[in-house]
Amino acid sequence: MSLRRIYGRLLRALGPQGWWPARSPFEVILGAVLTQATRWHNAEQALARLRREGALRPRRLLALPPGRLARAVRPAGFFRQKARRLRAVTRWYVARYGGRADRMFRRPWRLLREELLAIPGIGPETADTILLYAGGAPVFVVDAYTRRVLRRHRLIGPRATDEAIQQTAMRALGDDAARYNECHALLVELGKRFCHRRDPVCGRCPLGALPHVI
DNA sequence: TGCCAGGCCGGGT
DNA sequence: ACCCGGCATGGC
Repeated sequence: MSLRRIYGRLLRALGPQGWWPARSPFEVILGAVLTQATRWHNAEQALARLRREGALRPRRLLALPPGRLARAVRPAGFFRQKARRLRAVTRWYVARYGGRADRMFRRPWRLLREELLAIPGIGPETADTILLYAGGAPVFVVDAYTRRVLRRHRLIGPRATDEAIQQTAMRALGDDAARYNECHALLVELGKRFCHRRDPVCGRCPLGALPHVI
């Protein structure tokens, strides 16, 4: 089954996800860091505490004393690292683009990707998430769920690199940011609900319960 | 009760 | 070019 077909089935089975769950581009940036290797539920708690600190705006976040920022993001786990990472990406956002998404996304996304990857704590997935979900850039996001689902359905080989997976997905889906957005969101939703790490078979999976390699 | 979650980094082969 | 341990909380 092609990714295009998987996408169609998921859309029908799960409905449009309407991602990213955030009120502003800056919130997407914060959420992308906070959810690194962490359940969204935990990241959300951290975001709620940042909101109470008034730190959902770039300059307000930078004005927060480091210890206080770390305490606020504690529910997201890895909180000392994540506090530093949030500070780093926010410093960049303010210094380079005045903390404004409209200025940031006036630049070509390939350039932005390089800039993001140069920030400590921002790797490929976090960068691509920001580009796609904060700026609507046509980049497909590869994450743990994407790898697992595509691998279990044999759309990629066991040794495929994330770059290769990304190319494969983008070729299969065409140059369409809205579709990358929905497709990735659907894969995550599918993964969360039906396709966990140690499941030998996808039970009740909308794509069909097929035996797969773990 | 362990096990795991929408990664990234630094140090080791 | 990989592989690994560290980072940490909260839910099932």
